[in-house]
Amino acid sequence: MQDKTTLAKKQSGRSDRSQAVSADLIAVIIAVTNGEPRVLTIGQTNALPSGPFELDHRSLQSGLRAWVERHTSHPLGYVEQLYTFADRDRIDDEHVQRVISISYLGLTREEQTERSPTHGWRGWYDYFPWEDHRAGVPSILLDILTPRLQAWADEADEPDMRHDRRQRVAIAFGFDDRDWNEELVLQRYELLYEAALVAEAKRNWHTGGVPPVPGRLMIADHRRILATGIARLRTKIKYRPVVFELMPPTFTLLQLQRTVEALAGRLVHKPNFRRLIEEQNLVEETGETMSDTGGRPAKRFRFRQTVLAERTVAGTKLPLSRG
Amino acid sequence: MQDKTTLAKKQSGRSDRSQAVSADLIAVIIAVTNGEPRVLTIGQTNALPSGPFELDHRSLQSGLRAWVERHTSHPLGYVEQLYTFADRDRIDDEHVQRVISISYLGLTREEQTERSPTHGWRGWYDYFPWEDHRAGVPSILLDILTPRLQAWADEADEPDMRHDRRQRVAIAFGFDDRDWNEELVLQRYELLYEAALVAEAKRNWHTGGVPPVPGRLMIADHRRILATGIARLRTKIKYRPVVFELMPPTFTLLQLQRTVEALAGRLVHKPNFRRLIEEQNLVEETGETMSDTGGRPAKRFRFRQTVLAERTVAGTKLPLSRG
DNA sequence: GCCTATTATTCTCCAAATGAGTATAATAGG
DNA sequence: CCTATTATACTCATTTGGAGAATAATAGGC
Repeated sequence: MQDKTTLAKKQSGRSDRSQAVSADLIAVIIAVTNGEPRVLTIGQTNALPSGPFELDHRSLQSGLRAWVERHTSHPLGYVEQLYTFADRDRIDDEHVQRVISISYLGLTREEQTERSPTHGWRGWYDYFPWEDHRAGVPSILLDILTPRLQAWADEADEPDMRHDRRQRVAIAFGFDDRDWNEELVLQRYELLYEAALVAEAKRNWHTGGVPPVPGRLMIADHRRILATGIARLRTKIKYRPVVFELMPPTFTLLQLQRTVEALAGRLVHKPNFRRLIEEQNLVEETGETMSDTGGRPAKRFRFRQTVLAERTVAGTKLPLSRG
Repeated sequence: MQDKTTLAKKQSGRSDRSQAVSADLIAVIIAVTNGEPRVLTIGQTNALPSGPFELDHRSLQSGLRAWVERHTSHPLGYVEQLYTFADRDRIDDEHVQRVISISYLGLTREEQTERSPTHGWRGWYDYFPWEDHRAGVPSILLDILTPRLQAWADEADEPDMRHDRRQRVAIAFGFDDRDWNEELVLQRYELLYEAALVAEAKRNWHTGGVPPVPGRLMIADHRRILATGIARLRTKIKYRPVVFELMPPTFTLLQLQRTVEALAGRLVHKPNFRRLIEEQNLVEETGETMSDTGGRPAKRFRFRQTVLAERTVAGTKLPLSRG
C-alpha cells in the first residue's frame, strides 16, 4: 500500500520549497438586524476577523468556532467552509512565507451588542451597494456602474474580446432584457475588479484612470471573500433551512420574509412566501400574537424541532428561483 | 488601516505554534467511459493522486492543473475546489507537522489510456457499490447495509440516540417510504463510518466487531474525499452544464443520457430528458448520424458554443429533482 | 362609535414545468 | 417481409409557481 507521504517525496524534487506555508482562518460572520444583513468586522470596519490556525484544535471548523466565540462572545449557530485561497499576489508586502487562507461562513444573531472597540457590525450593502434591489434597481447601478462597464467592454481592442466582455457584463448584471440574478455576487465583484472599477484593483485609477465605483473598501482580498460568502448564503437559503440561525426564537411571518428579502436583496410575493413556508411545515404557531406595527396583529411562530433535527439534509423552498 | 498580519500577531500569544504546516493538494479526477464513471487513482488503485503544493504556482487552482497534467497527460477541462481538511487525526503515523489537504474536483475524458504503471482509472462504484441504483436498489444495500444500519441504530443505549440514529439512517438511505436522494453520498459514507461499517473506521471489526461492508478501501481519508467529490458532481450537473467536460466532441442524445445516469446513479425518463436538453438549446445537430447499436440511427450532436461561453453562469435542467 | 389606513391572512386563477405513457420512424438481421 | 431494437415525436394529467383579489383584524383620527 503506497503511502501519500512517500508519493509526495517521490514526485517533488524540491519538496523543501513546499514547507514554508502558514494557515490563516478568515471568517464571514453574518447576522440580520432590523431587516438589514450585517457582517462582523474588525479595525475600521474594513477587515474581516481573521487569525492564525492553531495546532491544538481538532479541526479547522472547531478552530474557527472557538476563535470567533472567544473574541466576540457570539455563539456561532451555523458554520460552513467557503473557500481556500493561496494566490501568490494576495499579500501586499513581499512576504517570503506563503499564506493559505481558509475562509468560513458563519451565521449568528447580533444580540448582546457590547460596544467592543475591536469588533463591529456593518451592513453588507455598504460594501456592495449595487447588490440591494429591494427598492428596485439601485441608482448606483443604473447611473454609475452601467455606463462604466459598457465603456470598459467597448474599450477592448479585439472584437472577440469586446463581445466576450459585453456578454459577461450582460449576464452578470442583467443587461439586455436579462433577469437580475442575485446569486452572481462574486462574478459581479470580479468583473468590477477586472475592469479596475473597485479600489482594490489599484491598477490605474490614481494615475489617470477612472475613480472607483461607490462601495466601502476592505483590506487585501477581504471584500472578495465577503462576496463569496454572500453568494453562498443567497444560494443556500433557497434549498436548505439556514435562515433559522439568523432569527430570534419566535417571529412573525413578515419578519421571516424581511430577513429572506434582506439576504436575497430582492422582494418576494407575500402570499406565495407564506404558502411555501406553511406547506413545508417549517414553522408552528406559538399561540401568541404581536401588534407592534399598526395593523392586524400577526401570529408568532417558531421553527419546528423536527426541522432542526433534519437540518443538514432537509430542503426548503422559497419564492426565489434559480437563474 | 489595520493590517491582517498585525492583527494575527496581536491576537495569538503563541503564533510560533501556527507556523508548522504544510499544504497538500488532493485531486478527484473524474471521467465517464462506456457509461461508467471512473476516478483517476494511483498505487494499487487505493489512493487519489496527491502532491505537495509548490510555491511557484500562481494559485492553488493552477498548481493543481499543472500537477495533474504533468503527471497524467490528461488536460483538465473543469476544476473546482472541494474542501480543505486539517483534522489532527488525519495522518496515521505521529507526524509532528500538520498537513492541510486542499481537495479539488476535476472533470476530463479518459482518452489516451497509455497504461501508466503509476496511474489508473477505476469505476467509482467499486468504492461505493451502494450508490448505483441504475438497475434498481442494489442488493448490497437491501441485504447487507440495511440490516446492519438498523442494528447499529438499535444498539444505542439511550432512547433519544436510538431515535436520532434511526432518523438519520432513514433520511440518508431512503428507508420508511422516503425517496432515495442520490446527492447524500457523503452523509451515507459518514454514517457507515460512524457505525464502523467501513474498514477505514478500524475501531472494532477486527476485535470482535462486525466486518466491513462491501466496497473498495482507500488510504487515509481518500474515500471520504471521493464521496465529497461525487456528491458535489451529482448536485452540480442539475443546475450547471458540466457534463460537457465529460463528453467526446460529438455524441448522441442517448450517450449523453447514459453519462448523466452514470453520474446520478439512477435512470431518467428518456423523452423528458430529450425535451429538457433540446428546449434549453444546449446542443445542436452535427448533421451526421450513428448506427452502431442496432436500431434506428441516432443523430449526432455537439454542445453549442454560446453555452460554453456562458458556462460559468448558465443553468441546466435535468429530469432529476432536488431532494 | 364610525371611517380610514395598515397589516395579516386566505383564496382563486392561470401559465409554466414536470412526470409518465403512447405512437410513429428508421434501421439491422433473419 | 417480418421482427427486434432504438430513435424521435406527441399527448395528457398533475404539480408547481407567479400574480392578483378578497376578507379579517387591529390602531388612530374624528
